[in-house]
Amino acid sequence: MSSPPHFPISFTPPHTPFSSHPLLTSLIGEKRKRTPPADSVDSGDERGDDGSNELNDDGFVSEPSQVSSASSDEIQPVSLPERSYSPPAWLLEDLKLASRLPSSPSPSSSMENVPSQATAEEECLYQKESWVSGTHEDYPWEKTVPVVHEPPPSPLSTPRSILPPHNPSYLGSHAGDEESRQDVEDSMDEDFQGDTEDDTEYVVRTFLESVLTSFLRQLKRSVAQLEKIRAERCKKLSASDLFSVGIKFALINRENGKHQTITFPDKPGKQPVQPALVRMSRVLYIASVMYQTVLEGGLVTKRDIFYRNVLLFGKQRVVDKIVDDLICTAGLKRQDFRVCATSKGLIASNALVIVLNTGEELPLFATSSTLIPQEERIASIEAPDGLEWVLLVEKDSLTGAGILHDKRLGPGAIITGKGYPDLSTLQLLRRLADTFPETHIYALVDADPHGIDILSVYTFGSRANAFSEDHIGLPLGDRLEWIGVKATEWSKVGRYEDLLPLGEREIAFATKMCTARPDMPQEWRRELAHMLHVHRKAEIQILCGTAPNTDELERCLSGSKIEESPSNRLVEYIVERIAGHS
DNA sequence: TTGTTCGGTACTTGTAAACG
DNA sequence: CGTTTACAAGTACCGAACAA
Repeated sequence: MSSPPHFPISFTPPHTPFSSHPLLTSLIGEKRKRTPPADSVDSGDERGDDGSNELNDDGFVSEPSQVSSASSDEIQPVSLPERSYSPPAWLLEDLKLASRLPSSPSPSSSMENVPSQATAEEECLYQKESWVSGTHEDYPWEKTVPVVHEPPPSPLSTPRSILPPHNPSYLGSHAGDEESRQDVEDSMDEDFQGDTEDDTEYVVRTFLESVLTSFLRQLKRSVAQLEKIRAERCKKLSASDLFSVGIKFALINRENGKHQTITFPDKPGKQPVQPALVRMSRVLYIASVMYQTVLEGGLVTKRDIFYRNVLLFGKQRVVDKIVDDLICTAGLKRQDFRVCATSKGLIASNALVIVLNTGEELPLFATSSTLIPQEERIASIEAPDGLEWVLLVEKDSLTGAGILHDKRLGPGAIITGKGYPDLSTLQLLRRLADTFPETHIYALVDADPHGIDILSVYTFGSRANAFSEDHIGLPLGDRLEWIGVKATEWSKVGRYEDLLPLGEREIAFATKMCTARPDMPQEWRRELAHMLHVHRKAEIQILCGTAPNTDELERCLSGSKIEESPSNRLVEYIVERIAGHS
């Protein structure tokens, strides 16, 4: 029960004794001399001076040699802006605790502070309350106790819009225990999600603060434990002593909803691709950047975060994953953390009026496309003359093809996510589907495996964000009607010589889709099988009756002379499909 | 042994800078 | 001036390494 936590390690003990490490000196030595009274920690600047800078220099930089060279002026993740802000009382208490050495930490409170007999619901509720209410003894991301989850839903089998609400971090999933579950949800409604924007901001701030202070708390405990061992044995600490303590974070993976634990130091003898110190530094760095952004009330993109420390992250994708996992762990939305992505999707319409929060109207045209704004920037969407159809296309080359000028079609809109759709595009589509329940939504994608896959993201949701709060309810499910391009209709709509050969990767991809997604609609499976059978694929451009990249295609897609073009089969195809469905 | 994580690679389109 | 390359922000799969 109280056996010491097992900590994996391949960790070279620092040259300086652990207890005289600069960071610890700052946390312990100085504080022994000067323990600030509670009211002196009121201002954020005070707190930053109290430890965050030291933490930054030592705790966030992996190379000891960088400790002295890293400028605390350059990186100050948790330094607070001038804007007045009062940290919650429990945080002040935490900081005070972190500034003192406890007399003797009880082993039971070291890492596994959740009662071992706790049910999943109790634990989840405990985890949530621990940092929201400030009554915590520990933080959820310090635990390794597995939380019972429902298996990740198959995106192809269950539209996310009809999935039960879930928050793997805080909501258990014991079937039949509705009461307990309801309690948790009620609790979330009250103090977790927040009734107002201020409440949400408070929760976000509290979450990020707790991540950062959790690091300090665990560090404090580890040091205390080592001090205790040394005092008891009256001798120097051995390497095994050092490895018996450590720091843990368990973030929820946005893809599968499971906890992934980062443990420092690494297990002895093991040399992981990324040392634990680097992985932990990344999490703390990103949490601190997000924290600063929330306090300043600004906005930050993942790309911004990446460029603040390219050496630490190496690749953009590293930042993407940690940001999304942190947000998933909090169970909130990306916009709550003031993290945004550059717009990618486009919209063209002759019917919609989109009013932004600023009061301005988003300029929309029938022949050219406009960047889709972030969901949080949209105040209202109206269609004064109605909205009969929305056409979702894989590529943006169709927005200027003159479809919206065709008199045979009523008022409509064309939307593209330019390949796999980003969050803003999915959110806009969901909003349109909800605002205009009678509107038909059609999809036109390439007749290749990736086209089918992109269709599945619109229809059933992104597998990569299966557990992301942002993506809940976004998939269109049955609302989306697939009008092409279909492999089985090649002979009707195009010429065989316009088909393109399937690449090896695409063949493997299609085969995998057929075998690994048993719940995929039969029609999709049939199309994939046909592609594999003839070893050919087709792009949307086949509807123009020309091979891609020809002059005629250019004219067709650019929208020029669209009225005169005798071979404007693309518009005819779409008009036929949409008019046929309506 | 099994499941997870990480790094590599590929896909979508448009833009900007570098280069011949 | 036209072409190439890198980058942007999403998405995906695969295999090796690692953890439980």
